[in-house]
Amino acid sequence: MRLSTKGEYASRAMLELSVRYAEGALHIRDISAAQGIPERFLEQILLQLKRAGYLRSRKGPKGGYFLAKPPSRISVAEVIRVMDGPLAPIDCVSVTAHDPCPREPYCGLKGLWKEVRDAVAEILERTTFEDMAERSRVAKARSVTP
Amino acid sequence: MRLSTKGEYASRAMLELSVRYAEGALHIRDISAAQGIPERFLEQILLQLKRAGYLRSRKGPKGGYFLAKPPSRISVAEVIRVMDGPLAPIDCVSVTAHDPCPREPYCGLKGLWKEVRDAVAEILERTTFEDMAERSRVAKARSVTP
DNA sequence: ATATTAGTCGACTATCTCAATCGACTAAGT
DNA sequence: ACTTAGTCGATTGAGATAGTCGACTAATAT
Ligand code: FES
Ligand code: FES
Repeated sequence: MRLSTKGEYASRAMLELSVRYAEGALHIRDISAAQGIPERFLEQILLQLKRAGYLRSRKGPKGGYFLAKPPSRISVAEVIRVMDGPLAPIDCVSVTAHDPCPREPYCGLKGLWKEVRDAVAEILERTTFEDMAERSRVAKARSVTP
Repeated sequence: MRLSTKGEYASRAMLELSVRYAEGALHIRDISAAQGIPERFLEQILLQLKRAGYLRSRKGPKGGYFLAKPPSRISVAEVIRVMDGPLAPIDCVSVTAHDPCPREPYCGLKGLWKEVRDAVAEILERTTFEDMAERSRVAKARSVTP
């Protein structure tokens, strides 16, 4: 039930872009430095998020990446689905990539996997990057004035 | 957020052993056939579950595997932890294998991962193999008399 | 006793996924 | 034109996954 490094990096990058949404475009290098993500790896993550429609970019000097829509309209679930695929623990209970298993009629476990999927999806779908950015600002403020 | 095949097979095998708990020891071959799991692969899964204390076995004719304790006292969470490790999406929020990440103080995401971990753990910890066996019996009965 | 049955153990392998790296290219500013 | 910075495809190394295999050991039935 583990989140991939890619999924984690993508979330962190999106968070950085959300916290500094007002600044406009950020370079890969800045995001990489701020979040401690290998630059060359981050490059391909951002590209993937761009292709999926969550980011836009500008080339050349003063270029960089920025969110395609406000942080309040992007859920963490969407980003994780782009990087790691379906949230479901197994495919027979996936909403986005449903694929029935052979012995479904007798299977006592399906309901359980569905509960897990629904619980995870509910949390990640209701949480937007605006929420995360806000929590991040609060955490930072608290760490500055203890 | 995917469950490994090993985790899935282990759950299915434990379910089979729970549904037929009264029958005493079951051969690897029977469990394998009933649940459609490669025999030689199942062998090593059952051994792992035995080493972890959830199964016991008897050799020779009339031998086989059986639960070390009643199905009501084994949660799905325990079995998955044996096969796949911690339930947490990332280590900094794992209870069983906690490992702090470097930038914890500023991290806005930690709380979210913790919510996910807690939700998953709550479901899998409260669900026992007795519950699963019961659901399985109900499902079977329903499929016989529609 | 001994043949048969069935779990035990360690090692082995093929395939895949993950996490990353690289080089060459293209577009945007100055 | 020159520099900066994103784009794209390919490749790689390590490690995990999903299995297989052969030889061994213990229990039972005859
Ligand atoms: S796990 Fe898919 S139906 Fe049982
Ligand atoms: S993910 Fe561990 S502290 Fe942010």
